[in-house]
Amino acid sequence: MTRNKENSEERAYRSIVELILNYEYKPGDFLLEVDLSSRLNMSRTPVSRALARLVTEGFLERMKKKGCYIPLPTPEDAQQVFFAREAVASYVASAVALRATKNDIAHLRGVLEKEKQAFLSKNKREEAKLNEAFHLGLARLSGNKYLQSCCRNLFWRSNLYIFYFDSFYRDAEMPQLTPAQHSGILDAIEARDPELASQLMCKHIRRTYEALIKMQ
Amino acid sequence: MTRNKENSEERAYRSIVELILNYEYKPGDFLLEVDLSSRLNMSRTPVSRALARLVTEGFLERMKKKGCYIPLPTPEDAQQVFFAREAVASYVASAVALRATKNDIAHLRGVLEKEKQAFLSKNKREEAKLNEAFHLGLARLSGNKYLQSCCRNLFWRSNLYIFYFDSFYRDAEMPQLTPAQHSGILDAIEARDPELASQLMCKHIRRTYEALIKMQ
DNA sequence: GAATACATCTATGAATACATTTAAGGGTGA
DNA sequence: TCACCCTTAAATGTATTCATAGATGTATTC
Repeated sequence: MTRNKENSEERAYRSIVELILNYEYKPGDFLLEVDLSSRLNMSRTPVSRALARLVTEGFLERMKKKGCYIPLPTPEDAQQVFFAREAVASYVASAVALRATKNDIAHLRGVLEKEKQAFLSKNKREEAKLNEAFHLGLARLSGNKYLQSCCRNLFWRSNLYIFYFDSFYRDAEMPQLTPAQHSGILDAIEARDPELASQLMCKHIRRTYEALIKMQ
Repeated sequence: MTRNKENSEERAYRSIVELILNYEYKPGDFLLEVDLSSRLNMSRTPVSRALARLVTEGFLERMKKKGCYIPLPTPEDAQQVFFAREAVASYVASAVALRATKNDIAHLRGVLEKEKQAFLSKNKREEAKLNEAFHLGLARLSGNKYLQSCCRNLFWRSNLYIFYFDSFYRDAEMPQLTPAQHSGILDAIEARDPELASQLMCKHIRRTYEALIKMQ
Protein backbone atom coordinates (compact mmCIF):
# COMPACT_ATOMS: atom_id res chain seq x y z
CA MET A 1 0.00 0.00 0.00
CA THR A 2 1.68 3.18 -1.17
CA ARG A 3 1.16 5.93 1.31
CA ASN A 4 0.03 8.79 -0.85
CA LYS A 5 1.42 12.21 -0.17
CA GLU A 6 -1.12 14.31 1.66
CA ASN A 7 -2.02 17.68 0.29
CA SER A 8 -1.91 21.04 2.02
CA GLU A 9 -5.51 21.04 3.09
CA GLU A 10 -5.03 17.68 4.74
CA ARG A 11 -1.89 18.87 6.46
CA ALA A 12 -3.66 22.01 7.60
CA TYR A 13 -6.50 19.92 8.95
CA ARG A 14 -4.24 17.63 10.93
CA SER A 15 -2.06 20.46 12.14
CA ILE A 16 -4.99 22.45 13.41
CA VAL A 17 -6.32 19.48 15.33
CA GLU A 18 -2.85 18.91 16.71
CA LEU A 19 -2.56 22.53 17.82
CA ILE A 20 -5.86 22.31 19.64
CA LEU A 21 -4.93 19.04 21.27
CA ASN A 22 -1.75 20.65 22.50
CA TYR A 23 -3.63 23.45 24.20
CA GLU A 24 -2.24 26.06 21.84
CA TYR A 25 -5.75 27.40 21.69
CA LYS A 26 -8.41 27.36 24.34
CA PRO A 27 -12.18 27.45 23.98
CA GLY A 28 -13.35 30.81 22.73
CA ASP A 29 -10.09 31.56 20.97
CA PHE A 30 -10.40 32.47 17.35
CA LEU A 31 -8.36 30.42 14.94
CA LEU A 32 -7.53 33.04 12.36
CA GLU A 33 -6.75 32.04 8.83
CA VAL A 34 -3.78 34.36 8.43
CA ASP A 35 -2.23 33.30 11.72
CA LEU A 36 -2.59 29.66 10.88
CA SER A 37 -1.41 30.04 7.32
CA SER A 38 1.76 31.79 8.39
CA ARG A 39 2.24 29.30 11.17
CA LEU A 40 1.81 26.36 8.84
CA ASN A 41 3.72 27.92 5.97
CA MET A 42 0.96 27.80 3.44
CA SER A 43 -1.55 30.14 1.89
CA ARG A 44 -4.91 30.94 3.39
CA THR A 45 -6.78 28.71 0.96
CA PRO A 46 -6.05 25.25 2.37
CA VAL A 47 -6.28 26.58 5.92
CA SER A 48 -9.64 28.11 5.21
CA ARG A 49 -10.92 24.87 3.72
CA ALA A 50 -9.63 22.82 6.62
CA LEU A 51 -11.37 25.14 9.06
CA ALA A 52 -14.60 24.88 7.09
CA ARG A 53 -14.39 21.13 7.33
CA LEU A 54 -13.79 21.24 11.06
CA VAL A 55 -16.86 23.43 11.36
CA THR A 56 -19.15 21.11 9.42
CA GLU A 57 -17.78 18.23 11.45
CA GLY A 58 -18.85 20.02 14.59
CA PHE A 59 -15.39 20.39 15.97
CA LEU A 60 -15.30 24.15 15.64
CA GLU A 61 -17.88 26.89 15.37
CA ARG A 62 -17.82 29.99 13.25
CA MET A 63 -19.05 33.55 13.40
CA LYS A 64 -19.34 35.14 10.03
CA LYS A 65 -16.65 37.60 9.14
CA LYS A 66 -15.22 36.99 12.57
CA GLY A 67 -13.59 33.60 12.43
CA CYS A 68 -13.67 30.05 13.67
CA TYR A 69 -13.33 29.30 17.32
CA ILE A 70 -13.25 26.42 19.72
CA PRO A 71 -16.75 26.15 21.11
CA LEU A 72 -17.25 27.35 24.63
CA PRO A 73 -18.34 24.39 26.65
CA THR A 74 -21.70 24.75 28.26
CA PRO A 75 -23.58 22.25 30.40
CA GLU A 76 -26.44 22.10 27.90
CA ASP A 77 -24.13 21.43 25.03
CA ALA A 78 -22.21 18.79 26.96
CA GLN A 79 -25.48 17.12 27.76
CA GLN A 80 -26.42 17.07 24.11
CA VAL A 81 -23.09 15.76 22.93
CA PHE A 82 -22.95 12.95 25.41
CA PHE A 83 -26.56 12.02 24.88
CA ALA A 84 -25.98 11.81 21.16
CA ARG A 85 -22.88 9.75 21.73
CA GLU A 86 -24.86 7.36 23.90
CA ALA A 87 -27.34 6.88 21.11
CA VAL A 88 -24.81 6.19 18.42
CA ALA A 89 -22.10 4.41 20.35
CA SER A 90 -24.48 1.97 21.99
CA TYR A 91 -25.79 1.00 18.59
CA VAL A 92 -22.23 0.60 17.40
CA ALA A 93 -21.37 -1.62 20.33
CA SER A 94 -24.24 -3.95 19.62
CA ALA A 95 -23.36 -4.08 15.93
CA VAL A 96 -19.76 -4.91 16.75
CA ALA A 97 -20.86 -7.67 19.11
CA LEU A 98 -22.51 -9.32 16.14
CA ARG A 99 -19.67 -8.83 13.69
CA ALA A 100 -16.26 -8.68 15.30
CA THR A 101 -13.79 -11.41 14.41
CA LYS A 102 -11.33 -12.93 16.86
CA ASN A 103 -8.68 -10.79 15.26
CA ASP A 104 -10.64 -7.62 15.77
CA ILE A 105 -11.15 -8.43 19.41
CA ALA A 106 -7.50 -9.29 19.91
CA HIS A 107 -6.56 -5.96 18.40
CA LEU A 108 -8.82 -4.10 20.79
CA ARG A 109 -7.46 -6.10 23.71
CA GLY A 110 -4.05 -4.82 22.73
CA VAL A 111 -5.32 -1.25 22.79
CA LEU A 112 -6.84 -1.78 26.21
CA GLU A 113 -3.62 -3.26 27.52
CA LYS A 114 -1.70 -0.18 26.47
CA GLU A 115 -4.46 2.00 27.86
CA LYS A 116 -4.14 0.37 31.27
CA GLN A 117 -0.43 1.01 31.27
CA ALA A 118 -0.91 4.63 30.27
CA PHE A 119 -3.42 4.96 33.05
CA LEU A 120 -1.04 3.52 35.62
CA SER A 121 1.77 5.79 34.49
CA LYS A 122 -0.65 8.73 34.45
CA ASN A 123 0.27 9.61 30.90
CA LYS A 124 -2.84 11.57 30.09
CA ARG A 125 -1.98 12.40 26.52
CA GLU A 126 -1.37 8.75 25.76
CA GLU A 127 -4.50 7.77 27.66
CA ALA A 128 -6.61 10.11 25.57
CA LYS A 129 -5.06 8.72 22.41
CA LEU A 130 -5.83 5.15 23.39
CA ASN A 131 -9.30 6.04 24.53
CA GLU A 132 -9.86 7.45 21.08
CA ALA A 133 -8.34 4.35 19.52
CA PHE A 134 -10.78 2.19 21.43
CA HIS A 135 -13.91 4.15 20.66
CA LEU A 136 -13.09 4.88 17.05
CA GLY A 137 -11.82 1.35 16.63
CA LEU A 138 -15.23 0.09 17.67
CA ALA A 139 -16.86 2.51 15.28
CA ARG A 140 -14.76 1.14 12.45
CA LEU A 141 -15.61 -2.44 13.36
CA SER A 142 -19.30 -1.65 13.18
CA GLY A 143 -18.75 -2.01 9.44
CA ASN A 144 -21.02 0.97 8.92
CA LYS A 145 -19.28 4.00 7.55
CA TYR A 146 -22.14 6.30 8.46
CA LEU A 147 -22.25 5.28 12.09
CA GLN A 148 -18.49 5.53 12.03
CA SER A 149 -18.46 9.10 10.87
CA CYS A 150 -21.19 10.09 13.32
CA CYS A 151 -19.20 8.49 16.11
CA ARG A 152 -16.04 10.21 15.09
CA ASN A 153 -17.60 13.65 15.05
CA LEU A 154 -19.37 13.15 18.33
CA PHE A 155 -16.33 11.66 19.98
CA TRP A 156 -14.21 14.62 19.07
CA ARG A 157 -16.73 17.09 20.21
CA SER A 158 -17.13 15.29 23.52
CA ASN A 159 -13.39 15.11 23.89
CA LEU A 160 -13.39 18.86 23.82
CA TYR A 161 -15.03 18.77 27.20
CA ILE A 162 -12.66 16.23 28.58
CA PHE A 163 -9.75 18.29 27.38
CA TYR A 164 -11.19 21.51 28.61
CA PHE A 165 -12.02 20.39 32.09
CA ASP A 166 -8.91 18.33 32.33
CA SER A 167 -6.78 21.35 31.66
CA PHE A 168 -8.45 23.33 34.38
CA TYR A 169 -8.69 20.57 36.90
CA ARG A 170 -5.46 18.76 36.34
CA ASP A 171 -5.22 17.76 39.98
CA ALA A 172 -8.74 16.43 40.25
CA GLU A 173 -8.42 12.96 38.86
CA MET A 174 -11.18 11.94 36.56
CA PRO A 175 -12.61 8.98 38.45
CA GLN A 176 -10.78 6.80 36.03
CA LEU A 177 -12.52 3.52 35.78
CA THR A 178 -12.36 3.94 32.06
CA PRO A 179 -10.07 0.99 31.29
CA ALA A 180 -12.20 -1.33 33.41
CA GLN A 181 -15.36 -0.15 31.69
CA HIS A 182 -13.80 -0.57 28.28
CA SER A 183 -12.78 -4.03 29.27
CA GLY A 184 -16.32 -4.90 30.28
CA ILE A 185 -17.65 -3.71 26.95
CA LEU A 186 -15.12 -5.77 25.09
CA ASP A 187 -16.02 -8.82 27.17
CA ALA A 188 -19.64 -8.41 26.20
CA ILE A 189 -18.61 -8.15 22.57
CA GLU A 190 -16.49 -11.26 22.82
CA ALA A 191 -19.43 -13.05 24.42
CA ARG A 192 -21.50 -11.98 21.40
CA ASP A 193 -23.99 -10.28 23.64
CA PRO A 194 -25.16 -7.20 21.71
CA GLU A 195 -27.70 -6.21 24.30
CA LEU A 196 -25.17 -6.17 27.10
CA ALA A 197 -22.50 -4.47 25.00
CA SER A 198 -24.93 -1.74 24.09
CA GLN A 199 -26.03 -1.30 27.66
CA LEU A 200 -22.49 -1.14 29.02
CA MET A 201 -21.47 1.37 26.40
CA CYS A 202 -24.42 3.54 27.33
CA LYS A 203 -23.49 3.38 31.00
CA HIS A 204 -19.86 4.06 30.24
CA ILE A 205 -20.62 7.22 28.34
CA ARG A 206 -23.13 8.36 30.91
CA ARG A 207 -20.60 7.86 33.69
CA THR A 208 -18.01 9.84 31.81
CA TYR A 209 -20.53 12.62 31.41
CA GLU A 210 -21.52 12.52 35.05
CA ALA A 211 -17.91 12.56 36.19
CA LEU A 212 -17.45 15.60 33.99
CA ILE A 213 -20.29 17.65 35.34
CA LYS A 214 -19.30 16.80 38.88
CA MET A 215 -15.93 18.37 38.22
CA GLN A 216 -17.53 21.62 37.23
CA MET B 1 -36.44 38.67 11.98
CA THR B 2 -34.37 40.25 9.24
CA ARG B 3 -33.67 37.73 6.56
CA ASN B 4 -29.94 38.04 6.14
CA LYS B 5 -28.56 37.91 2.65
CA GLU B 6 -26.98 34.54 2.01
CA ASN B 7 -23.52 34.43 0.63
CA SER B 8 -22.33 32.77 -2.55
CA GLU B 9 -21.21 29.56 -0.93
CA GLU B 10 -24.63 29.12 0.60
CA ARG B 11 -26.32 29.84 -2.68
CA ALA B 12 -24.01 27.38 -4.41
CA TYR B 13 -24.82 24.78 -1.79
CA ARG B 14 -28.55 25.15 -2.12
CA SER B 15 -28.43 25.34 -5.89
CA ILE B 16 -26.41 22.18 -6.18
CA VAL B 17 -28.82 20.30 -3.95
CA GLU B 18 -31.67 21.67 -6.01
CA LEU B 19 -30.05 20.54 -9.25
CA ILE B 20 -29.62 17.05 -7.90
CA LEU B 21 -33.18 16.92 -6.63
CA ASN B 22 -34.37 17.91 -10.07
CA TYR B 23 -32.55 15.03 -11.68
CA GLU B 24 -30.17 17.32 -13.51
CA TYR B 25 -27.48 14.91 -12.47
CA LYS B 26 -27.74 11.20 -11.94
CA PRO B 27 -25.63 8.94 -9.73
CA GLY B 28 -22.15 8.60 -11.09
CA ASP B 29 -22.23 11.97 -12.83
CA PHE B 30 -19.40 14.29 -12.00
CA LEU B 31 -20.34 17.70 -10.70
CA LEU B 32 -17.50 19.77 -12.08
CA GLU B 33 -16.54 23.01 -10.47
CA VAL B 34 -16.18 24.95 -13.70
CA ASP B 35 -19.52 23.73 -15.05
CA LEU B 36 -21.30 24.63 -11.87
CA SER B 37 -19.60 27.97 -11.49
CA SER B 38 -20.58 29.05 -14.99
CA ARG B 39 -24.06 27.65 -14.47
CA LEU B 40 -24.50 29.50 -11.20
CA ASN B 41 -22.75 32.65 -12.34
CA MET B 42 -20.07 32.70 -9.72
CA SER B 43 -16.41 31.85 -9.43
CA ARG B 44 -15.08 28.41 -8.65
CA THR B 45 -14.29 29.27 -5.05
CA PRO B 46 -17.75 29.17 -3.47
CA VAL B 47 -18.76 26.23 -5.66
CA SER B 48 -15.71 24.29 -4.62
CA ARG B 49 -16.38 24.99 -0.96
CA ALA B 50 -20.02 24.00 -1.28
CA LEU B 51 -19.02 20.74 -2.92
CA ALA B 52 -16.49 20.06 -0.19
CA ARG B 53 -19.21 20.55 2.38
CA LEU B 54 -21.56 18.19 0.57
CA VAL B 55 -18.78 15.63 0.56
CA THR B 56 -18.08 15.85 4.28
CA GLU B 57 -21.80 15.65 4.88
CA GLY B 58 -21.87 12.39 2.98
CA PHE B 59 -24.15 13.64 0.27
CA LEU B 60 -21.52 13.41 -2.44
CA GLU B 61 -18.32 11.50 -2.90
CA ARG B 62 -15.11 12.66 -4.46
CA MET B 63 -12.28 11.21 -6.48
CA LYS B 64 -9.19 13.27 -6.30
CA LYS B 65 -8.41 15.32 -9.34
CA LYS B 66 -11.50 13.88 -10.92
CA GLY B 67 -14.38 15.56 -9.25
CA CYS B 68 -17.33 15.11 -6.96
CA TYR B 69 -20.10 12.76 -7.97
CA ILE B 70 -23.40 11.46 -6.77
CA PRO B 71 -22.66 8.15 -5.12
CA LEU B 72 -23.61 5.07 -7.04
CA PRO B 73 -26.18 3.26 -4.98
CA THR B 74 -25.20 -0.21 -3.92
CA PRO B 75 -27.15 -2.66 -1.81
CA GLU B 76 -24.43 -2.71 0.84
CA ASP B 77 -24.37 1.04 1.09
CA ALA B 78 -28.15 1.25 1.25
CA GLN B 79 -28.10 -1.28 4.04
CA GLN B 80 -25.59 0.82 5.95
CA VAL B 81 -27.42 4.06 5.46
CA PHE B 82 -30.75 2.73 6.56
CA PHE B 83 -29.29 0.87 9.48
CA ALA B 84 -27.58 4.03 10.67
CA ARG B 85 -30.80 5.94 10.22
CA GLU B 86 -32.63 3.38 12.31
CA ALA B 87 -30.13 3.87 15.08
CA VAL B 88 -30.31 7.62 15.15
CA ALA B 89 -33.93 8.24 14.22
CA SER B 90 -35.28 5.81 16.76
CA TYR B 91 -33.36 7.60 19.47
CA VAL B 92 -34.69 10.87 18.18
CA ALA B 93 -38.24 9.61 18.25
CA SER B 94 -37.96 8.58 21.87
CA ALA B 95 -36.40 11.89 22.80
CA VAL B 96 -39.17 13.78 21.08
CA ALA B 97 -41.80 11.71 22.88
CA LEU B 98 -40.39 13.05 26.11
CA ARG B 99 -40.07 16.67 25.03
CA ALA B 100 -42.57 17.70 22.39
CA THR B 101 -45.06 20.38 23.30
CA LYS B 102 -48.66 20.44 22.15
CA ASN B 103 -47.65 23.05 19.65
CA ASP B 104 -44.87 20.91 18.23
CA ILE B 105 -47.24 18.02 17.80
CA ALA B 106 -49.88 20.19 16.18
CA HIS B 107 -47.30 21.43 13.72
CA LEU B 108 -46.32 17.90 12.77
CA ARG B 109 -49.95 16.94 12.41
CA GLY B 110 -50.23 19.73 9.89
CA VAL B 111 -47.31 18.33 7.96
CA LEU B 112 -48.86 14.88 7.98
CA GLU B 113 -52.15 16.25 6.75
CA LYS B 114 -50.46 17.84 3.78
CA GLU B 115 -48.47 14.69 3.23
CA LYS B 116 -51.63 12.62 3.01
CA GLN B 117 -53.02 14.99 0.43
CA ALA B 118 -49.84 14.89 -1.59
CA PHE B 119 -49.97 11.13 -1.43
CA LEU B 120 -53.54 11.02 -2.65
CA SER B 121 -52.79 13.36 -5.51
CA LYS B 122 -49.64 11.36 -6.29
CA ASN B 123 -47.49 14.48 -6.18
CA LYS B 124 -44.22 12.73 -5.55
CA ARG B 125 -42.05 15.81 -5.35
CA GLU B 126 -44.34 17.30 -2.74
CA GLU B 127 -44.53 13.99 -0.93
CA ALA B 128 -40.76 13.79 -0.70
CA LYS B 129 -40.62 17.34 0.59
CA LEU B 130 -43.17 16.63 3.31
CA ASN B 131 -41.52 13.36 4.21
CA GLU B 132 -38.36 15.36 4.74
CA ALA B 133 -40.26 17.94 6.73
CA PHE B 134 -41.58 15.24 9.02
CA HIS B 135 -38.31 13.46 9.64
CA LEU B 136 -36.17 16.54 9.95
CA GLY B 137 -38.88 18.19 11.99
CA LEU B 138 -38.63 15.37 14.47
CA ALA B 139 -34.87 15.70 14.48
CA ARG B 140 -35.20 19.37 15.33
CA LEU B 141 -37.65 18.66 18.10
CA SER B 142 -35.22 16.24 19.70
CA GLY B 143 -33.60 19.41 21.00
CA ASN B 144 -30.23 17.88 20.29
CA LYS B 145 -28.29 19.60 17.56
CA TYR B 146 -25.89 16.72 17.17
CA LEU B 147 -28.58 14.12 16.66
CA GLN B 148 -30.22 16.60 14.37
CA SER B 149 -27.22 16.97 12.14
CA CYS B 150 -26.63 13.21 12.06
CA CYS B 151 -30.26 12.71 11.10
CA ARG B 152 -30.09 15.30 8.42
CA ASN B 153 -27.04 13.81 6.77
CA LEU B 154 -28.36 10.29 6.96
CA PHE B 155 -31.76 11.30 5.73
CA TRP B 156 -30.36 12.98 2.68
CA ARG B 157 -28.13 10.12 1.87
CA SER B 158 -30.99 7.67 2.21
CA ASN B 159 -33.17 9.89 0.10
CA LEU B 160 -30.67 9.43 -2.66
CA TYR B 161 -31.81 5.86 -2.89
CA ILE B 162 -35.44 6.77 -2.89
CA PHE B 163 -34.81 9.30 -5.60
CA TYR B 164 -32.69 6.98 -7.61
CA PHE B 165 -34.99 4.03 -7.58
CA ASP B 166 -38.01 6.20 -7.93
CA SER B 167 -36.68 7.67 -11.12
CA PHE B 168 -36.08 4.27 -12.60
CA TYR B 169 -39.23 2.66 -11.34
CA ARG B 170 -41.69 5.47 -11.62
CA ASP B 171 -44.54 3.08 -12.34
CA ALA B 172 -43.87 0.71 -9.48
CA GLU B 173 -45.55 2.43 -6.58
CA MET B 174 -43.53 2.45 -3.42
CA PRO B 175 -45.85 0.52 -1.14
CA GLN B 176 -46.79 3.81 0.35
CA LEU B 177 -47.99 3.31 3.82
CA THR B 178 -45.69 6.11 4.79
CA PRO B 179 -48.31 8.61 5.93
CA ALA B 180 -50.00 5.97 8.07
CA GLN B 181 -46.71 4.99 9.63
CA HIS B 182 -45.81 8.59 10.30
CA SER B 183 -49.16 9.03 11.91
CA GLY B 184 -48.55 6.07 14.19
CA ILE B 185 -45.22 7.49 15.28
CA LEU B 186 -46.78 10.82 16.04
CA ASP B 187 -49.51 9.13 18.03
CA ALA B 188 -46.92 7.40 20.16
CA ILE B 189 -45.19 10.73 20.69
CA GLU B 190 -48.42 12.39 21.68
CA ALA B 191 -49.07 9.52 24.10
CA ARG B 192 -45.62 10.23 25.58
CA ASP B 193 -44.54 6.70 24.93
CA PRO B 194 -40.84 6.91 24.02
CA GLU B 195 -40.41 3.17 23.77
CA LEU B 196 -43.23 2.77 21.30
CA ALA B 197 -42.23 5.83 19.30
CA SER B 198 -38.71 4.52 18.98
CA GLN B 199 -39.92 1.09 17.97
CA LEU B 200 -42.33 2.40 15.38
CA MET B 201 -39.68 4.63 13.88
CA CYS B 202 -37.33 1.70 13.63
CA LYS B 203 -39.97 -0.37 11.88
CA HIS B 204 -40.88 2.49 9.59
CA ILE B 205 -37.34 2.92 8.38
CA ARG B 206 -36.81 -0.78 8.02
CA ARG B 207 -39.97 -1.08 5.95
CA THR B 208 -38.88 1.73 3.70
CA TYR B 209 -35.58 -0.03 3.24
CA GLU B 210 -37.21 -3.37 2.52
CA ALA B 211 -39.59 -1.82 0.04
CA LEU B 212 -36.58 -0.31 -1.65
CA ILE B 213 -34.59 -3.48 -2.05
CA LYS B 214 -37.63 -5.34 -3.27
CA MET B 215 -37.88 -2.82 -6.10
CA GLN B 216 -34.42 -3.61 -7.26
C1' DG C 1 -24.22 63.87 27.71
C1' DA C 2 -26.43 60.67 24.66
C1' DA C 3 -27.45 59.18 20.21
C1' DT C 4 -26.52 58.78 15.59
C1' DA C 5 -23.89 59.00 11.51
C1' DC C 6 -19.56 58.04 9.61
C1' DA C 7 -14.84 56.42 9.13
C1' DT C 8 -11.72 52.82 9.71
C1' DC C 9 -9.91 48.42 10.61
C1' DT C 10 -9.74 43.52 10.53
C1' DA C 11 -10.84 39.18 9.07
C1' DT C 12 -13.28 36.60 5.93
C1' DG C 13 -15.61 36.16 1.21
C1' DA C 14 -14.84 35.88 -3.70
C1' DA C 15 -12.36 36.11 -8.06
C1' DT C 16 -8.50 35.10 -10.68
C1' DA C 17 -4.10 33.38 -12.01
C1' DC C 18 -0.98 29.76 -11.64
C1' DA C 19 0.72 24.90 -10.20
C1' DT C 20 0.12 20.14 -9.65
C1' DT C 21 -1.90 15.78 -9.76
C1' DT C 22 -3.89 12.04 -11.82
C1' DA C 23 -6.59 9.43 -14.94
C1' DA C 24 -6.64 8.16 -19.50
C1' DG C 25 -5.12 7.21 -24.01
C1' DG C 26 -1.94 5.93 -27.26
C1' DG C 27 2.28 4.03 -28.60
C1' DT C 28 5.83 0.55 -28.11
C1' DG C 29 7.99 -3.61 -27.12
C1' DA C 30 7.72 -8.33 -25.60
C1' DT D 1 -2.61 -9.40 -27.65
C1' DC D 2 -1.28 -7.71 -23.49
C1' DA D 3 1.29 -5.12 -20.34
C1' DC D 4 3.84 -1.16 -19.42
C1' DC D 5 5.33 3.48 -19.83
C1' DC D 6 5.12 7.97 -21.47
C1' DT D 7 2.56 11.85 -22.75
C1' DT D 8 -1.00 14.99 -22.16
C1' DA D 9 -5.15 17.17 -21.11
C1' DA D 10 -8.50 18.07 -17.73
C1' DA D 11 -9.79 18.93 -13.34
C1' DT D 12 -8.68 20.11 -8.88
C1' DG D 13 -5.22 22.23 -5.61
C1' DT D 14 -2.93 26.49 -4.14
C1' DA D 15 -1.45 31.25 -4.07
C1' DT D 16 -2.56 35.86 -4.64
C1' DT D 17 -5.32 39.80 -5.18
C1' DC D 18 -9.25 42.43 -4.57
C1' DA D 19 -13.95 43.21 -2.36
C1' DT D 20 -16.94 43.46 1.51
C1' DA D 21 -19.18 42.62 5.92
C1' DG D 22 -19.21 43.46 10.58
C1' DA D 23 -17.32 45.51 14.62
C1' DT D 24 -15.42 49.18 16.86
C1' DG D 25 -14.12 53.67 17.62
C1' DT D 26 -14.99 58.74 16.83
C1' DA D 27 -16.88 62.98 15.86
C1' DT D 28 -20.83 65.80 15.42
C1' DT D 29 -25.20 67.33 16.47
C1' DC D 30 -29.09 67.96 19.24
